[in-house]
Amino acid sequence: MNTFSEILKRNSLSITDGRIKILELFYASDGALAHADIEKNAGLVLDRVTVYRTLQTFVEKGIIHQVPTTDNSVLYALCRQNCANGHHHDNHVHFVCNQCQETVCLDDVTVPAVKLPAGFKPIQSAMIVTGLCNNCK
Amino acid sequence: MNTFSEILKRNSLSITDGRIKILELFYASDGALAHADIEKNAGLVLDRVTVYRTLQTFVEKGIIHQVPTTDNSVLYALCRQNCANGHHHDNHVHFVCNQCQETVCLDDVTVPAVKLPAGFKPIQSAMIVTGLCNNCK
DNA sequence: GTAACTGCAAAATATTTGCATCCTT
DNA sequence: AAGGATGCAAATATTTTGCAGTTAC
Repeated sequence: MNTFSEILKRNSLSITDGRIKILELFYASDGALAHADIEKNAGLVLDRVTVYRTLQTFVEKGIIHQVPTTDNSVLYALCRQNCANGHHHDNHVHFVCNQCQETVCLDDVTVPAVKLPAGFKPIQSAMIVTGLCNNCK
Repeated sequence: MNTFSEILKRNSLSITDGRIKILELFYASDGALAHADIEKNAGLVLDRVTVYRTLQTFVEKGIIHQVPTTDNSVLYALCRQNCANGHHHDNHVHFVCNQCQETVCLDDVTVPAVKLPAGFKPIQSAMIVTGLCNNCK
């Protein structure tokens, strides 16, 4: 019983080759992945529709989260913190490199609080920083 | 010569009914608009394709900017600051209301700086706060 | 054995492109 | 008049849904 199986088991999901494969991809990447990335790398094993459904399931279970983006792309990344059943404590900064286009989760950098105008009640914050990453600099 | 015409003229764009209409919609809304919102409100006057092309043109000219979102939707909002030709200084916080789903640009709230890990060079930052807005509270 | 998962087909949506026509300058 | 802007048709891309067959437990 390896780590990936444990993750699935912990979330009451059946252990299947496809899900293991997708988890592998996320753990192999230190950044965020788009649907297309996953399909490209797991496409031999998995149907496109299954990729959609698996990502959705993983988001619901809190295994991955959707990463905010400044363009309109949809990215997913592992929840490293204790996120459970759709309740994400995904309050770290995401960094997008202008050079290599990678999106990295800066798990150790928390989103700072801001003072909002009167009447606005904040519940959650997300932050995206673009620039040059440690590889491209 | 009204304001909208001036905006178009300043950006060397032809003054057309469709563009005026779309500018009107943005100025009438204090929040961000999705392609669907615009099409719904300008659909009698404008073809869907024209809406796509106009939004793209406006982004290139720096009249509007794409608003970052935590889900996968694509939103646009006016650049209130001096953005020119695709170079946006869009450094204010965006607020998304969980209740009414409106996205508001908090022009007066600037995105705070964060300390990044060694090797990361920030160029621009975006921030999205979700919660309850001043109307829904 | 049963419920969960997957693949395939197809529907529904969203976005882009080409081209002929019309409008702004 | 000329170049830009628009509408329409159609191509392409993306995401969702239904259902039947398969697999995990």
